Amino acid sequence: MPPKPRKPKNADLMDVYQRLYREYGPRNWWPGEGPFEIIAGAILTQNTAWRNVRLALHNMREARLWSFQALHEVEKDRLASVIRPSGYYNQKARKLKEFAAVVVNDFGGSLSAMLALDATVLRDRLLAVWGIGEETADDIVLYVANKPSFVIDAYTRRIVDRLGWQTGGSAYADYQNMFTRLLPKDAQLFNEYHALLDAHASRVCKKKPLCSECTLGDICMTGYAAQ
DNA sequence: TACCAGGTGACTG
DNA sequence: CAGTCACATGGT
Repeated sequence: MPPKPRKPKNADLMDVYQRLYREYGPRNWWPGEGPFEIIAGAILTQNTAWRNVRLALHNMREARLWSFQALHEVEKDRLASVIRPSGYYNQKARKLKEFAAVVVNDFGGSLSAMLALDATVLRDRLLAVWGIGEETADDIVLYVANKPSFVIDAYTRRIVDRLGWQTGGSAYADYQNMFTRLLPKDAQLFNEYHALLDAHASRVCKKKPLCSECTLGDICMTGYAAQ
Protein backbone atom coordinates (compact mmCIF):
# COMPACT_ATOMS: atom_id res chain seq x y z
CA MET A 1 0.00 0.00 0.00
CA PRO A 2 1.51 3.32 -1.03
CA PRO A 3 1.49 5.95 1.72
CA LYS A 4 -1.13 8.69 1.22
CA PRO A 5 -0.87 12.36 2.20
CA ARG A 6 -2.16 12.79 5.75
CA LYS A 7 -1.62 14.51 9.04
CA PRO A 8 0.98 12.54 11.01
CA LYS A 9 0.70 11.47 14.64
CA ASN A 10 3.29 11.37 17.40
CA ALA A 11 4.08 7.74 16.53
CA ASP A 12 4.90 8.73 12.92
CA LEU A 13 7.30 11.45 14.05
CA MET A 14 8.99 9.15 16.54
CA ASP A 15 9.27 6.35 13.98
CA VAL A 16 11.12 8.64 11.60
CA TYR A 17 13.26 9.95 14.44
CA GLN A 18 14.27 6.45 15.51
CA ARG A 19 15.05 5.32 11.98
CA LEU A 20 17.24 8.35 11.37
CA TYR A 21 18.89 8.01 14.77
CA ARG A 22 19.87 4.43 14.00
CA GLU A 23 21.28 5.59 10.67
CA TYR A 24 23.11 8.79 11.67
CA GLY A 25 22.84 9.55 15.38
CA PRO A 26 23.91 10.97 17.72
CA ARG A 27 24.86 14.07 15.75
CA ASN A 28 26.24 16.41 18.45
CA TRP A 29 25.14 19.49 16.57
CA TRP A 30 25.74 22.49 16.03
CA PRO A 31 28.92 22.35 13.86
CA GLY A 32 30.70 25.15 15.69
CA GLU A 33 32.16 25.94 19.07
CA GLY A 34 30.63 28.33 21.53
CA PRO A 35 27.84 30.91 21.38
CA PHE A 36 29.68 33.44 19.24
CA GLU A 37 30.64 30.99 16.53
CA ILE A 38 27.17 29.42 16.47
CA ILE A 39 25.46 32.78 16.07
CA ALA A 40 27.92 34.04 13.45
CA GLY A 41 27.63 30.72 11.63
CA ALA A 42 23.83 30.82 11.73
CA ILE A 43 23.83 34.19 9.97
CA LEU A 44 26.58 33.32 7.51
CA THR A 45 24.98 30.02 6.49
CA GLN A 46 21.75 31.63 5.28
CA ASN A 47 21.14 30.04 1.87
CA THR A 48 24.81 29.10 1.71
CA ALA A 49 26.85 25.89 1.78
CA TRP A 50 28.51 25.26 5.15
CA ARG A 51 31.84 24.78 3.37
CA ASN A 52 31.84 28.46 2.43
CA VAL A 53 30.81 29.47 5.93
CA ARG A 54 33.85 27.69 7.40
CA LEU A 55 36.13 29.77 5.18
CA ALA A 56 34.47 32.99 6.32
CA LEU A 57 34.60 32.01 10.02
CA HIS A 58 38.29 31.16 9.62
CA ASN A 59 38.94 34.59 8.13
CA MET A 60 37.08 36.26 11.00
CA ARG A 61 39.29 34.50 13.55
CA GLU A 62 42.45 35.46 11.67
CA ALA A 63 41.25 39.06 11.50
CA ARG A 64 40.53 39.08 15.25
CA LEU A 65 36.88 39.77 14.55
CA TRP A 66 35.79 37.23 17.12
CA SER A 67 33.52 39.02 19.58
CA PHE A 68 30.35 41.09 19.36
CA GLN A 69 32.34 44.07 20.60
CA ALA A 70 34.82 43.64 17.73
CA LEU A 71 32.02 43.28 15.18
CA HIS A 72 30.35 46.36 16.59
CA GLU A 73 33.52 48.42 16.15
CA VAL A 74 34.81 47.15 12.79
CA GLU A 75 34.05 49.05 9.61
CA LYS A 76 31.32 47.33 7.61
CA ASP A 77 33.26 47.22 4.34
CA ARG A 78 36.22 45.59 6.06
CA LEU A 79 33.99 42.96 7.66
CA ALA A 80 32.41 42.34 4.25
CA SER A 81 35.79 41.64 2.67
CA VAL A 82 36.69 39.24 5.50
CA ILE A 83 33.51 37.17 5.14
CA ARG A 84 33.57 37.26 1.33
CA PRO A 85 33.66 33.44 0.84
CA SER A 86 30.23 33.06 2.48
CA GLY A 87 28.51 34.98 -0.30
CA TYR A 88 25.98 37.83 0.12
CA TYR A 89 28.84 39.45 2.00
CA ASN A 90 27.52 43.02 2.01
CA GLN A 91 24.17 41.94 3.44
CA LYS A 92 25.74 39.56 5.92
CA ALA A 93 28.24 42.16 7.14
CA ARG A 94 25.29 44.40 7.94
CA LYS A 95 23.44 41.52 9.63
CA LEU A 96 26.41 40.68 11.87
CA LYS A 97 26.82 44.31 12.82
CA GLU A 98 23.08 44.77 13.49
CA PHE A 99 23.16 41.78 15.85
CA ALA A 100 26.35 42.95 17.55
CA ALA A 101 24.84 46.39 18.08
CA VAL A 102 21.90 44.86 19.93
CA VAL A 103 24.18 42.83 22.21
CA VAL A 104 26.41 45.82 22.94
CA ASN A 105 23.78 48.58 23.17
CA ASP A 106 20.71 46.77 24.53
CA PHE A 107 22.33 44.11 26.73
CA GLY A 108 25.48 45.86 27.87
CA GLY A 109 27.67 43.55 25.82
CA SER A 110 26.38 40.51 27.72
CA LEU A 111 25.04 37.81 25.41
CA SER A 112 24.14 35.81 28.52
CA ALA A 113 21.73 38.52 29.57
CA MET A 114 19.99 38.25 26.22
CA LEU A 115 19.88 34.44 26.34
CA ALA A 116 18.32 34.55 29.80
CA LEU A 117 15.09 35.91 28.34
CA ASP A 118 12.08 33.60 28.26
CA ALA A 119 12.15 31.49 25.08
CA THR A 120 9.26 33.22 23.33
CA VAL A 121 10.41 36.68 24.40
CA LEU A 122 13.93 35.88 23.18
CA ARG A 123 12.57 34.63 19.84
CA ASP A 124 10.58 37.84 19.35
CA ARG A 125 13.57 39.96 20.34
CA LEU A 126 15.74 38.11 17.79
CA LEU A 127 13.13 38.53 15.04
CA ALA A 128 13.22 42.27 15.65
CA VAL A 129 16.88 42.35 14.56
CA TRP A 130 17.37 43.15 10.86
CA GLY A 131 18.64 40.04 9.13
CA ILE A 132 17.32 37.54 11.69
CA GLY A 133 14.35 35.62 10.30
CA GLU A 134 12.44 32.70 11.77
CA GLU A 135 14.97 29.99 11.05
CA THR A 136 17.98 31.92 12.32
CA ALA A 137 16.03 32.98 15.42
CA ASP A 138 15.14 29.35 16.15
CA ASP A 139 18.74 28.26 15.52
CA ILE A 140 19.85 30.66 18.24
CA VAL A 141 17.04 29.84 20.69
CA LEU A 142 17.66 26.10 20.32
CA TYR A 143 21.39 25.74 19.74
CA VAL A 144 22.69 28.66 21.81
CA ALA A 145 20.07 29.20 24.52
CA ASN A 146 19.22 25.47 24.66
CA LYS A 147 15.50 26.18 24.79
CA PRO A 148 12.99 24.08 22.81
CA SER A 149 12.12 25.86 19.57
CA PHE A 150 11.88 23.51 16.58
CA VAL A 151 13.96 24.67 13.60
CA ILE A 152 12.35 24.54 10.15
CA ASP A 153 14.61 24.83 7.12
CA ALA A 154 14.53 23.87 3.45
CA TYR A 155 15.69 20.35 4.35
CA THR A 156 12.90 19.88 6.90
CA ARG A 157 10.26 21.06 4.45
CA ARG A 158 11.57 18.79 1.72
CA ILE A 159 11.48 15.67 3.88
CA VAL A 160 8.07 16.49 5.39
CA ASP A 161 6.61 17.14 1.94
CA ARG A 162 8.05 13.97 0.41
CA LEU A 163 6.81 11.83 3.30
CA GLY A 164 3.34 13.17 2.54
CA TRP A 165 2.91 14.73 5.98
CA GLN A 166 0.27 17.44 5.81
CA THR A 167 1.01 20.51 7.88
CA GLY A 168 -2.11 22.57 7.24
CA GLY A 169 -0.28 25.21 5.23
CA SER A 170 3.01 26.24 3.68
CA ALA A 171 4.11 28.86 6.19
CA TYR A 172 7.05 28.39 8.56
CA ALA A 173 4.64 28.30 11.51
CA ASP A 174 2.58 25.52 9.91
CA TYR A 175 5.58 23.20 9.77
CA GLN A 176 6.83 24.23 13.20
CA ASN A 177 3.43 23.78 14.84
CA MET A 178 3.18 20.25 13.53
CA PHE A 179 6.39 19.25 15.32
CA THR A 180 5.64 21.29 18.43
CA ARG A 181 2.14 19.89 18.85
CA LEU A 182 3.18 16.27 18.40
CA LEU A 183 6.48 16.08 20.28
CA PRO A 184 7.37 16.59 23.94
CA LYS A 185 8.79 20.08 24.40
CA ASP A 186 12.35 18.91 24.93
CA ALA A 187 15.33 20.93 23.72
CA GLN A 188 17.57 17.88 23.42
CA LEU A 189 14.99 16.05 21.28
CA PHE A 190 14.44 19.12 19.06
CA ASN A 191 18.21 19.54 18.73
CA GLU A 192 18.86 15.96 17.69
CA TYR A 193 15.76 15.67 15.50
CA HIS A 194 16.68 18.67 13.40
CA ALA A 195 20.28 17.55 13.15
CA LEU A 196 19.12 14.15 11.88
CA LEU A 197 16.82 15.71 9.27
CA ASP A 198 19.77 17.80 8.10
CA ALA A 199 22.03 14.77 7.82
CA HIS A 200 19.42 12.79 5.92
CA ALA A 201 18.50 15.58 3.51
CA SER A 202 22.10 16.42 2.68
CA ARG A 203 23.17 12.80 2.12
CA VAL A 204 20.10 10.95 0.83
CA CYS A 205 16.97 13.09 0.52
CA LYS A 206 18.72 15.53 -1.82
CA LYS A 207 16.99 17.70 -4.37
CA LYS A 208 17.47 14.65 -6.57
CA PRO A 209 16.71 11.95 -3.99
CA LEU A 210 18.58 8.63 -3.58
CA CYS A 211 15.48 6.64 -2.69
CA SER A 212 17.14 3.23 -3.11
CA GLU A 213 19.38 4.05 -0.12
CA CYS A 214 16.69 5.61 2.05
CA THR A 215 15.78 4.21 5.44
CA LEU A 216 12.36 5.86 5.15
CA GLY A 217 11.58 4.36 1.73
CA ASP A 218 8.60 2.21 2.75
CA ILE A 219 6.79 5.02 4.61
CA CYS A 220 7.51 7.80 2.11
CA MET A 221 5.30 8.82 -0.82
CA THR A 222 8.28 9.73 -2.97
CA GLY A 223 10.28 6.67 -1.92
CA TYR A 224 7.39 4.29 -2.50
CA ALA A 225 6.74 5.71 -5.96
CA ALA A 226 10.41 5.27 -6.83
CA GLN A 227 10.30 1.48 -6.33
C1' DT B 1 28.08 24.65 -17.94
C1' DA B 2 24.37 25.23 -15.19
C1' DC B 3 22.92 24.11 -10.90
C1' DC B 4 23.12 23.89 -6.05
C1' DA B 5 23.68 25.31 -1.07
C1' DG B 6 20.73 24.72 6.45
C1' DG B 7 17.32 32.58 4.19
C1' DT B 8 15.85 37.34 4.55
C1' DG B 9 13.83 41.65 3.38
C1' DA B 10 11.73 44.62 -0.08
C1' DC B 11 8.25 45.02 -3.19
C1' DT B 12 3.98 43.81 -5.84
C1' DG B 13 -0.96 42.77 -6.91
C1' DC C 1 -1.38 36.93 2.13
C1' DA C 2 1.26 34.53 -1.76
C1' DG C 3 4.50 35.30 -5.41
C1' DT C 4 8.87 37.34 -7.12
C1' DC C 5 13.36 39.26 -6.87
C1' DA C 6 18.16 40.72 -5.30
C1' DC C 7 21.74 39.32 -2.74
C1' DA C 8 27.17 36.24 -4.22
C1' DT C 9 30.49 32.71 -3.36
C1' DG C 10 32.70 28.08 -4.16
C1' DG C 11 32.05 23.11 -5.47
C1' DT C 12 30.64 19.65 -8.87
